[in-house]
Amino acid sequence: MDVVSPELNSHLPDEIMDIEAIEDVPHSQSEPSDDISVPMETDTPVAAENLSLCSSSSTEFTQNLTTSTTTDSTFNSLTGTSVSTSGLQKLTAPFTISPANHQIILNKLASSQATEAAKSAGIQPQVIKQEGQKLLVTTIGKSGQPIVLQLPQTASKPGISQMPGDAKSQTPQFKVVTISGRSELKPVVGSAGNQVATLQAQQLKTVQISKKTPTSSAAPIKFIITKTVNSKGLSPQTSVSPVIAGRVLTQNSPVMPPRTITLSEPHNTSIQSIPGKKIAISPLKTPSKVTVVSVASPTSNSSQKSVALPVNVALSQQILTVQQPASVSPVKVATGQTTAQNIKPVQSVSVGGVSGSQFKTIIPLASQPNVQQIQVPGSRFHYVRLVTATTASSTVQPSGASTSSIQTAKPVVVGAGTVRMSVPIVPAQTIKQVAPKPLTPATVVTTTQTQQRLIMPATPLPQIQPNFTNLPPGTVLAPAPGGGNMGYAVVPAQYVTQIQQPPFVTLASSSSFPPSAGVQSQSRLPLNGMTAAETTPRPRKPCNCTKSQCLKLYCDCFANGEFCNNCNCNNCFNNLEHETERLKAIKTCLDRNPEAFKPKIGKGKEGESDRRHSKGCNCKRSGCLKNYCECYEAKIMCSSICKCIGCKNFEESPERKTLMHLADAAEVRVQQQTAAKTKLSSQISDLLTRTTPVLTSGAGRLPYTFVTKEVLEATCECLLEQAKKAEQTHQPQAEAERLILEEFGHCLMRIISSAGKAKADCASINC
DNA sequence: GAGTTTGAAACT
DNA sequence: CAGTTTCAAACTC
Repeated sequence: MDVVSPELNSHLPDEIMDIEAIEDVPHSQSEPSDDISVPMETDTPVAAENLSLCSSSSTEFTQNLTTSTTTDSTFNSLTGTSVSTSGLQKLTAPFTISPANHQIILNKLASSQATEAAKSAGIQPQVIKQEGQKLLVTTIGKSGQPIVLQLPQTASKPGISQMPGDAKSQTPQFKVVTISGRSELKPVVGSAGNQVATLQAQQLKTVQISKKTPTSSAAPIKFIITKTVNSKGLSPQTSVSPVIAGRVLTQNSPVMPPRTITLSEPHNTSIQSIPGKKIAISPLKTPSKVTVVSVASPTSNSSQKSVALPVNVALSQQILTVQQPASVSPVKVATGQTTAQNIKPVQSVSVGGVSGSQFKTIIPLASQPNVQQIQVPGSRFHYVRLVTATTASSTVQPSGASTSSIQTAKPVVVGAGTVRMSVPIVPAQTIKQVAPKPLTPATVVTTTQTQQRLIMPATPLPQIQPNFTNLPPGTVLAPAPGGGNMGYAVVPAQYVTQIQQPPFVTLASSSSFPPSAGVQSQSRLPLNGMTAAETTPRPRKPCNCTKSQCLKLYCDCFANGEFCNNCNCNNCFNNLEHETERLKAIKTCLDRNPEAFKPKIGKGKEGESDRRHSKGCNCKRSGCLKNYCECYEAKIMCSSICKCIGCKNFEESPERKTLMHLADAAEVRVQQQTAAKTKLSSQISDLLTRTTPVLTSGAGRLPYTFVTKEVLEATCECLLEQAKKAEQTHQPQAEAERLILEEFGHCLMRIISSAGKAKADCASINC
């Protein structure tokens, strides 16, 4: 999935440039296996991966980010400036790219978080100059919504190392960062003139992050790309895939306050390459960062080439953070639309979809720090959370430019505060699409916090395809075009709502749901290899934990990366109110077992198509034919890795077959009963409808008391009379039956008529 | 619904 | 790594 906050889009600098060394990231290591530990919100050293934002399917969705040439000398980094998303938003912001984290940081004021980070990482930050270069970031999701950061097309880029062969072309140069492995993306090129052009594959360049000068950015907004998803076999050094759908941000207003976008290399020395489907994202430490996390595209051995971009997956990092001063936010986004005018601070969110503009949503910022949880179906941590942060205020930097920008026809103030997006990472599983449930009408999200935090499911996003289009105004969750995955998950603010597993996305306003009572729904992560039917979302049972505080794997909710909701647990800490403890617990679990949050049921060995338990069971008494057994529970048979005793859960097991037959029979019986009930009910309803149309349409039903004993007797006499008559006339049996039935029909009609008449009379009398 | 059984998770 | 304890779900009555 592509997670880009609307604000982020708007703020994207035109010039993101020379991101040197992205390819070069020394740390990155590709993992052979598909399944690798999935970093969650923790700082698991997932580290370096290729950062490919591209999601699988081709997307036509593009946002233009046209960069103006504005550069901030103060920042050694590339300077990006005004950025408009889909032409709706304008943003001017200098950006810097720091190699430290492979992060793109839009930073207005501040300097140096990225820089410092880079320093801390032992890397000397380097300012990237980007003129004439463009950064193309492809996004997650099947459809893959690439984000293109367009640099000024000016050819010369001092101080930038270019790939061989890059320099020659005058065509715009693009730096592509791909998070996912799909290659189906369509190249899109944003031209400086706000025009979107198709990006030719040849034009794509590998994104490099220069390690030169640290970029000090005053801008509070940082756009950090920390996660990468590698498709299987994707090596960091792989080049950009030729075809990439791009999202181009066009720069509209030169007046916009400067923002800094920094791509920094991961601080972590130990970097692991994440095989495609998996993205590790760690929680943000600093509020003022925006992290873009893409969900790994489904499996892919895809030929798509992506630039290897090591990503810092520090535990404390937050995935997506857009920080802006609430009240004084210097950065304002002007949308192309003219309808709206002064608006209280809002967040605009563009949903990646067909066209960014169409889905763009402006979200009023609310002031309350309420948080609600969103849980996305199909993902381990399927929650999108927006949490208000407190630190953003310090970064406020008044700028005249921003003020002017407000004057724009449809100014959109990017969130007052920081938006953090945390994406727990789980290995992408088999792709199952879950139809999202439309948001409840009551869901309203408004926030005005200085800082917002968004936690997005990072994992099998491809599996998730919530219907975000139904989101209420102010909420943006855009599925990628082409049936893609969630394109964006930008939710205003303080709300964290969990999307119910069955494709439901619920966003509740803070007013409706007090923070303490955040609405949470639970979903279950589809098992690997399971068919769509098997993975059909089903509501998970509420837990009953009493001693674990729901912060241990004993708790199914916690183990599934979900918040407890409507559970029966006591002293539950598995909620936003205890975020710190929860994160700590997650870290602890991961420390103990890096794969603790991975699905236990995955593919078997190479070549094996059957699912199997990753660790195998250890059953001793159940014969692996009860739900105590995790294999049996998952409806899979035990495998060679199981250490069970007296296992009867194997293919040829008679007990198992018997059990299966019994289960099947029971299921069939239930289905039949259900069907019978349904049919009967339908028939009764239909009968009543047809036979008593007048009565039912009126104030009441036909008084069945009319079918009295006398009436029945009279009817029977009539029928007998018909029978006698037929007999006397020597009618054939068939004819006799016909006459009898005909008479029965007449009787019924008379009864009904009489009843209706009586009812009408009664009604008239009562009146 | 209470009590028992079970096996994973956690702990030593 | 093995043994033990803890825990919550599954199961039985």
